[in-house]
Amino acid sequence: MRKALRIEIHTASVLMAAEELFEKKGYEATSTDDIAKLTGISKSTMYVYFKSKQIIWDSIVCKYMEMFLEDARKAADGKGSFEDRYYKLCFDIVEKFEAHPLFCKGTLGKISVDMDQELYKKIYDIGEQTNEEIARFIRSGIEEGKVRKDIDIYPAVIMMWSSISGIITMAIDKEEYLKLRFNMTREEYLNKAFKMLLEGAL
Amino acid sequence: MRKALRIEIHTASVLMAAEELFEKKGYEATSTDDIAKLTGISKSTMYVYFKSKQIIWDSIVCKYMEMFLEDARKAADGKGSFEDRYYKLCFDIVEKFEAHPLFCKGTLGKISVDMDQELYKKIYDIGEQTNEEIARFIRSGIEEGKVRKDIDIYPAVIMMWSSISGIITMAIDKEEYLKLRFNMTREEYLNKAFKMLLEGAL
Amino acid sequence: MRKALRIEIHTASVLMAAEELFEKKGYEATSTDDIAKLTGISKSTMYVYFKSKQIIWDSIVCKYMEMFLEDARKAADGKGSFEDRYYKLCFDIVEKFEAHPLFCKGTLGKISVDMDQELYKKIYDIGEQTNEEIARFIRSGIEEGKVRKDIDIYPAVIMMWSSISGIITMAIDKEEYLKLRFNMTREEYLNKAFKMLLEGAL
Amino acid sequence: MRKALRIEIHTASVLMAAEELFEKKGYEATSTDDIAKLTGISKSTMYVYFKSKQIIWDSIVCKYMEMFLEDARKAADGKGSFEDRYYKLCFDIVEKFEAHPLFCKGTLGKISVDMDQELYKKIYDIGEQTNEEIARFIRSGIEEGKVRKDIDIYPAVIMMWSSISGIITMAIDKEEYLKLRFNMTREEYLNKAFKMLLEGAL
DNA sequence: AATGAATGAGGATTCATTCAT
DNA sequence: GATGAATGAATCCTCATTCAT
Repeated sequence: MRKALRIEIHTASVLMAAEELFEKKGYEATSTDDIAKLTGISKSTMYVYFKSKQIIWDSIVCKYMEMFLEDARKAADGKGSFEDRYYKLCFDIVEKFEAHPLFCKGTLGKISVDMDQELYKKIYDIGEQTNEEIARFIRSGIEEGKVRKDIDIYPAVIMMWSSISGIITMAIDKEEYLKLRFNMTREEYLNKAFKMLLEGAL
Repeated sequence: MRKALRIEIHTASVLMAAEELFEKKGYEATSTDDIAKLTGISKSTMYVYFKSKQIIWDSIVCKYMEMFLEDARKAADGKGSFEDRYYKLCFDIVEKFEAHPLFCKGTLGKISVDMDQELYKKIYDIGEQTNEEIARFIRSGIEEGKVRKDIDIYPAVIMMWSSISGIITMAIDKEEYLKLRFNMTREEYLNKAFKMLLEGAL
Repeated sequence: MRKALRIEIHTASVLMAAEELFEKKGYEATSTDDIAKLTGISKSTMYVYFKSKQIIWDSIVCKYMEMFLEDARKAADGKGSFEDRYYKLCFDIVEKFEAHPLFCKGTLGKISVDMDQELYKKIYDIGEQTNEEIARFIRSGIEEGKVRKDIDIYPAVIMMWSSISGIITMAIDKEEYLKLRFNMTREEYLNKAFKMLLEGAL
Repeated sequence: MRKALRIEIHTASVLMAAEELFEKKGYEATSTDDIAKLTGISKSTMYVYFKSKQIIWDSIVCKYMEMFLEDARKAADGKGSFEDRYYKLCFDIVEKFEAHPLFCKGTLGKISVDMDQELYKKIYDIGEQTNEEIARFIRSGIEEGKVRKDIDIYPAVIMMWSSISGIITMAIDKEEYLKLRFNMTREEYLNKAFKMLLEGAL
């Protein structure tokens, strides 16, 4: 009991500190020294709870994946129309990307796979569950007649996820450019882009 | 000019060597030593031509952006139907990503901005020109009646670019997963995904 | 005594585990963590029974010294001819070196001396006893007329011991070399070397 | 010219500093920091001249092997009687062991073999040459009628070398003991031991 | 113009040991 | 008596960059 609590606290503190630093300086530029110092424990103690810097990073990424899973679940389970749920999902994701672009990007891309490690098994599972929820969500769109019947669901899941990520990433990276060049807020742009993704044509 | 020639040669040699190494071992794992050695000049000489390792990287990224601009130009100028040119464009980009995933990813995302530097001005310009070409391409789609008239062109340009990138990036990163989980080749997946992007719905 | 028994058990378990690990990975590469884990007790408990990693090592070395004492005793007490007992002694030692080269080397050389410590007193005593047995052995050789009468016994003891050790150590370290360079097995070499040591000339 | 000189100086300084420290604190306890500091150059510079701590160690060992080779050569070439040259050789080696026991011991035992490395090739060669000189020395003893005709020369070389080393090592390690227990100086002991080795019996 | 030489600053990880409970 | 937890101190090595020549 005691033990579990202490582990919980240490783990959480390290992750908080690391998140802040990674976000501010990036992965490479953040040293394990920095993290331990900000956490307020000794570096060696930190290594008791996290076997490596990489695992700290991956743990945070995992957390964000869990958040995305939650969003996907809401989209699949939610009550409103398919469109409403679609935009809700998109902007739920946007919200996370805005707050923590680095880790959301980390969410995509290859995870160093060592499937013996508990953490990576978990990451894989969460990815699978998310796919499943998005699949449910798309099926509900088909039932509502808002999505073509003949669509291939799993490719659609992956495609949807990667397009949304791509759109958001660029919207954030190029926000300034959009404003300057086309006098368009990020919000406005994203609305249009998500609409195009849904309706196609392009 | 003797001088201009010498600069040309050195610059090109360094970039060639660096590209090979970055591609093989990644940015961090490639040392300036490695690059100079493979180039066949001294490290100090290399620093005469490139002020930093980062600039070497960015120069290569710039080259890839030029290649993408070329692709965009072909899409805008090409003869076939809009659909044909669309798929051609997509797979032209895929081709580059397959051959040089590292730099193509570098092509996206924030470039370390130091707009005083000539290089970054150039990168910006190429980006602009690419946007312009994609815009022309989309306009040609409208003329052909294949793209909605009421579309907002520039957002569409950005959206198209970012979705395509997102789709390709994930297709490459998750190729193994797609094969194992859905028994789908990268090729097959990409075809479906690009079609969905074009036709929407989703 | 409950207590004595517990101590006995713990001590023995730790030594067994440590021996296995030291033998497999060497002293430096074996961590106290490793030892405690293999023993099945906590590191802190281990520190109750052994004040330091070094003492664990020395305890094992001590055990090997006891084994050598046993060999020496057999040589002194044994029935056969002096030569027979000489070769028996040599190959008894060889046998131990082959099985446990690490600790046998540990047996030679300076032991970290802290003669207040019980352990080091014990190590000293065993050394003394071994010398005594070898002395008896040599005396028996004199009686048999196989060893010069005028020999100075104790120097001879030390000399014999150090030469035998030197010969065996090198035979093991350079086994490969002997094979490749002179096509001689370790066994063959050792036979010749022990003979030379006995007969001199060289 | 300049270059060679500078390399020479740096190399020599590092080796001197390292030798002093290794001798004083041992290999493990001496840090690369220590060595660089004592040398008076930066650690990075040191790494320009020596790729690793191990190579620094091995370089010193190599130097001692060269010294032993010199001794062996003198024994083979020398003018006096076989016995005189024998004792001279033994005490030449003793002299080195007394001054630098650590490296002389390093001279024996397995060298981490990476025969691609220039250094290790050199070490091997020196070993070979030394064997050859000792062989010549023993042959001269045969010619003088001081060594048995039927002796197997190369095993004798190895045996002689390993016994001498064993004898000296122990004489140094147990000097105090010899004095206290048998009231015998190291010198006296060594004389007797080398005599026994030569004449055998034992 | 070209470069050999030098280095400051860091960086992830390990481990023997202690101590409060 | 047993131990979980915590850590200070170290360690080898790397590398981008500068500068005198």
